[in-house]
Amino acid sequence: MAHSVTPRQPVTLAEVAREAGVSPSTVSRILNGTAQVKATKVAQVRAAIEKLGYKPNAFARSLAKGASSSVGVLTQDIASPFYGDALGGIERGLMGSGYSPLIISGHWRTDEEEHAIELFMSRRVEALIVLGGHLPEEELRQLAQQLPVAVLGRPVDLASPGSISLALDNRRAAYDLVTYLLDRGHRRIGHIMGPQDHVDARDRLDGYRQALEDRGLPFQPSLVVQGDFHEPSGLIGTQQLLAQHPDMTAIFSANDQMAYGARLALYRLGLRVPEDMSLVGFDDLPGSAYTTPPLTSVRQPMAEMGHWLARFVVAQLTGQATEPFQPQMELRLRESVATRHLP
Amino acid sequence: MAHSVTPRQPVTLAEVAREAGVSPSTVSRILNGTAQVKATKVAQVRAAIEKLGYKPNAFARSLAKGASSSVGVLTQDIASPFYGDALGGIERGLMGSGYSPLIISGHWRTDEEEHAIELFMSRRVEALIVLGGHLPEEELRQLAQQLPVAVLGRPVDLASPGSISLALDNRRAAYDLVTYLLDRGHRRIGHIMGPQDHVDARDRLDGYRQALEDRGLPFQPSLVVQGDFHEPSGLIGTQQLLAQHPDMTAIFSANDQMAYGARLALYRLGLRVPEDMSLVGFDDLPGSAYTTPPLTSVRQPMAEMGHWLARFVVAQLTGQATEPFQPQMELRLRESVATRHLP
DNA sequence: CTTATTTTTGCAATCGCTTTCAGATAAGCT
DNA sequence: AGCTTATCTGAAAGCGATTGCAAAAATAAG
Repeated sequence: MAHSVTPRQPVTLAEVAREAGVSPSTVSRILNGTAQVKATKVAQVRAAIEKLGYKPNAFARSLAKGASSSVGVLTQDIASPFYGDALGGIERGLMGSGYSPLIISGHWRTDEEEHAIELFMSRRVEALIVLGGHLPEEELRQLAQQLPVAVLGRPVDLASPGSISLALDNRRAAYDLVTYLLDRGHRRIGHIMGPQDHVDARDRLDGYRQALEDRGLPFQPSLVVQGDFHEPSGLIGTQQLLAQHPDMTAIFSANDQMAYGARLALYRLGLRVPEDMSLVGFDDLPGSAYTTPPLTSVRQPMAEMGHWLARFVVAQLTGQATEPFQPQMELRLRESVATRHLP
Repeated sequence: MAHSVTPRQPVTLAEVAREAGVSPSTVSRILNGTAQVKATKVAQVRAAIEKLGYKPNAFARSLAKGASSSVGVLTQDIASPFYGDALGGIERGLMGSGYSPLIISGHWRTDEEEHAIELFMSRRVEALIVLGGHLPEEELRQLAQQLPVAVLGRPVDLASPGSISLALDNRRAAYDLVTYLLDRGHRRIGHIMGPQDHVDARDRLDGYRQALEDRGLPFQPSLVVQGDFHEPSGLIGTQQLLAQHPDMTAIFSANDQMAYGARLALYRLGLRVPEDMSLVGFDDLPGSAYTTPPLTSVRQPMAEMGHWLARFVVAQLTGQATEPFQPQMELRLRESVATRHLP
């Protein structure tokens, strides 16, 4: 026989007060430590709370004090390892601050992002952390007018002292990475780029091109294929590249996921990495240290940045100062690149 | 010169009412469609809302109607690809239902999980979705008494019709996987197991042992090494295994991450996969289809399960029926296993 | 053009907690 | 003991919505 669920109403502060024989105000004061209360009463109230299993109603509390104690976090994909790291950092940064994160995904769609903002505002988040996305700068600026906003992964001028944007120099890192390949003797380097409408993808392509040109090498459009940041496009892109340029000696993939696809394409063709083909990626996903061979890539300190941003907004909210932070992309040189001896 | 932030107070429903020249009740009714309102007033109110940029206060609303329209989601690690998939599914399942997820991580620590529950209750979530974790069954059962609870990844008897637990048969899948290896002629199969206190890890070990015994092969403790579900332990475990059993022909890693570590260990030793050593993992992470060679593993339909669970709790909440669902582990046979010809 | 109905509205109470203000208690001094 | 000062405590007024109830307005019926 099915047990029926007991929809017993939650206990209220008033009931606790009655049980303990004091006024609601007193209970509230004990709960919040807002004022001194006689030890004997404290004991009575604590007992009553225990006995009744009282759990304060966060809504009523937020409503009464006009503060939600939460910060909105807009991510793009909750299942992505890339943003996942940042989320983990944000979580850690908020821990113990009294603020809790309200996480919503925008799935790279502007309408969903707008909707998320709507929800944040209606939930009265006290600050906002935005990971990437396509929200118009103007809108972000306007939000920054009302609450602290921290943007990760996009350089945005928020024009507000309480807000900030943290973005790494993709162009520069790509430049360094390609220069590294050039230094090791590679001359015909293919590039699998990310989606055209993605600013990071464009910046990485720019870095690639610039590195080449600074060495006096011509930029060849046929050495660049279009990808979409996912594995299959890396695999296909590699095949295309190889068909056009059998003499290519290295591939720069705009992210690690596509590099994985490239790696598999090479494996299928019987080409060894790095002996026959050098391969580098971007993002340094957790798995990249364990591919065979381990993949040379560029690490973005997502977790650290998330952590710092969380602390930043908390500091803004509590009127404290924030220690400065200068995140850097970091080349992770591993074993997927070989040295070519020039003729 | 720094622009100072305008902490303009949020607009309230009362202000909208005044602006539109109607009573607050009318505005509320328009917002919620609770009753008929003259078209002319609707227009006036909409205009006022637009003009003032009114955003309803979710707290006040929840308080007044006694419902939060949110469901709590307890995950273990927001950055984990494993749970990430499930979260994505949950998000999709909740989308458009009027409920939004409140996600909190427990980091595999019971105290943090308890704390999360505390927060959920105080935020008055209307249902709970729990992904794995260590919360005592008794506590889950008690929660199920108060609201719909859906547990993923742990078989729990919640003793309540509105609640459910979805757990796949790890033992069985491990059994099948090892049997597959046996069928292909492997006789000395090593196992890198997960943390002892993890029920999935124990089940997978059980399946391994049972498969061996059902074929009349002795279970050898020295063929099992302890891991922790992370890559490095897979690497070290493989070295240990190989030191003891140079004649081993296959390794069954209790999860894909450790299999990646094993793969690298083999690579470093110059052992080819699958020619010299077969390797299988568990979980089928997104990257496993792109390792070299692609890794044979077991897929758990995390996203689908998350999606279904979300729909299940929504159905409970709205008093609808849920279509049944029988998730299955699925062997993903790829190229990391070779056939051994028995002497 | 009344009178009976059916729609639309507004008033006021309520949701559960915080907080100001003032009265009640306790403590400190002479 | 009497008076000042410092601590505690409770009553009551919000916080920003929703909603039952009854009055007002619009519509239908006679």
